[in-house]
Amino acid sequence: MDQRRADKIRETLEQLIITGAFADGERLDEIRLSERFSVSRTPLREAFQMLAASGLLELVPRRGAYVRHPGIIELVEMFEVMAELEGMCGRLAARRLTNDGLGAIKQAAEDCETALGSGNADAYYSENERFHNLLYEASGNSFLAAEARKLQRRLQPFRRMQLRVRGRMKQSMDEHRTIVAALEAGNAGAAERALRDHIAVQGEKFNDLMAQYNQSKPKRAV
Amino acid sequence: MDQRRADKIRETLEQLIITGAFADGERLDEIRLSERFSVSRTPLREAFQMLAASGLLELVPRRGAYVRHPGIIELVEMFEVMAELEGMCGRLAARRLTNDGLGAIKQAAEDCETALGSGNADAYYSENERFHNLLYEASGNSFLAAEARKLQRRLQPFRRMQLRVRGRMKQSMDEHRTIVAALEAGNAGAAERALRDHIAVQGEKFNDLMAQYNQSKPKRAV
DNA sequence: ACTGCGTGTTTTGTATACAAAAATCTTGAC
DNA sequence: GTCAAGATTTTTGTATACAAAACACGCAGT
Repeated sequence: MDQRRADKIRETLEQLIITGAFADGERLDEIRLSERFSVSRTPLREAFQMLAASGLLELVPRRGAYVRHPGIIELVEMFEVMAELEGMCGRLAARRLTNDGLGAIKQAAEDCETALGSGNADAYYSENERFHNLLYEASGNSFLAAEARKLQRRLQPFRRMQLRVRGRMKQSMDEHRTIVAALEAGNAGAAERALRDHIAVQGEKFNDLMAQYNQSKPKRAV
Repeated sequence: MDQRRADKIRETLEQLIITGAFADGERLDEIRLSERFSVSRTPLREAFQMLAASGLLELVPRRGAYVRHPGIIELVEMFEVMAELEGMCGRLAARRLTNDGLGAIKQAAEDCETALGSGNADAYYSENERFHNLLYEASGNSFLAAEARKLQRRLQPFRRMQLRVRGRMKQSMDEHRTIVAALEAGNAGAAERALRDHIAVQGEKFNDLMAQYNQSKPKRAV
């Protein structure tokens, strides 16, 4: 089952949905899209399936595929779960972390600082992602790491957005230091709390951000 | 996109995989299966996609679909995450639970007791599932509830299996009482701990069970 | 004018046909 | 007898053809 084209289409559509090129609730026309991508409906529909599985589309039988942007409530819920997962990663990592693993995480944290110093938000974001991914792996639980990555990926655009909040980058960096210190000390409870708060604050900041930004967002028809 | 047939096939295949009718690592032949279900390859492939998304199949490009039974390590990892999710549900539920919600949960717990009294393991299992599902909902976080249900569903056959352990049903019931008491008292910490342990012990018991049972399980070729 | 029904169109779901890649088998050289 | 290269067969991925369900529009009746 070669997802060569289907997978490429999935990625493209994913970006289009995430970046908001498709509005919430919009119906995706199979024929028009297949013409746009110069493929038949078959790989396109496979892409639909995958996107639906990750929650970006809703497939209504005999009706079509509808873009499904998470509402503010769902987003807060997702951040809440993300905070828990990251906290769990921290707790486990504090107990299971090897010297090499800790070294890699410290390195990633330093790279974050460098990016922060240069004021490059994109670089900071990418290093930050690496920092967190290393942490997921350090939990020693591959399933947990995979789930965390999956959710992180879905929250990606919103995390990114909230880095724009004034002073958030610096605050985030401070939190990283707390996290690293807890990991280094092998303090599971402290690592868990630090990480949970680190994410939870993102959810809250995001909530604030949306409150002012998102005044007139049209809700999709069900 | 009418998954009428595709969805039916997915369910059937899901059961066949879960019950072990297909061995781990076995390659599923599209043509043979489509003949067996009297459908074309198209809906069958859609079913494959869905099963791959939930981790029951692995789709190797240009190679085919391979059954993917979780190994013992992955199962323990999944139980570990399940414990965390359920604990989180308990923590949130203890704070957010309404009187009606609490009543429903207490009722479900009682139904569990009834089933336990009658010695009917299947009934106990089904009531137990209801108890837990109510708890997920009571967390007030729909996304969390959905994730919990998804993982519960995937662990279902293994949870069921471990209920066969001697005295486990009674012990499980005692734990339910502790959980309900914590919820009733609105004690978030106690509810979280009780639920996390409730699931964690399942993972451990399961581990024991497998250690003796699973001596000569053939590992699939990668 | 509004509602209910029927026809025609659009669109989804499924089957089949076709292309290309992988697997298998055959044949020949050493 | 073994191994390798080429031909043949399977099998996957994609395109297209077809069936049926949903939708839209118009028309008749009240």
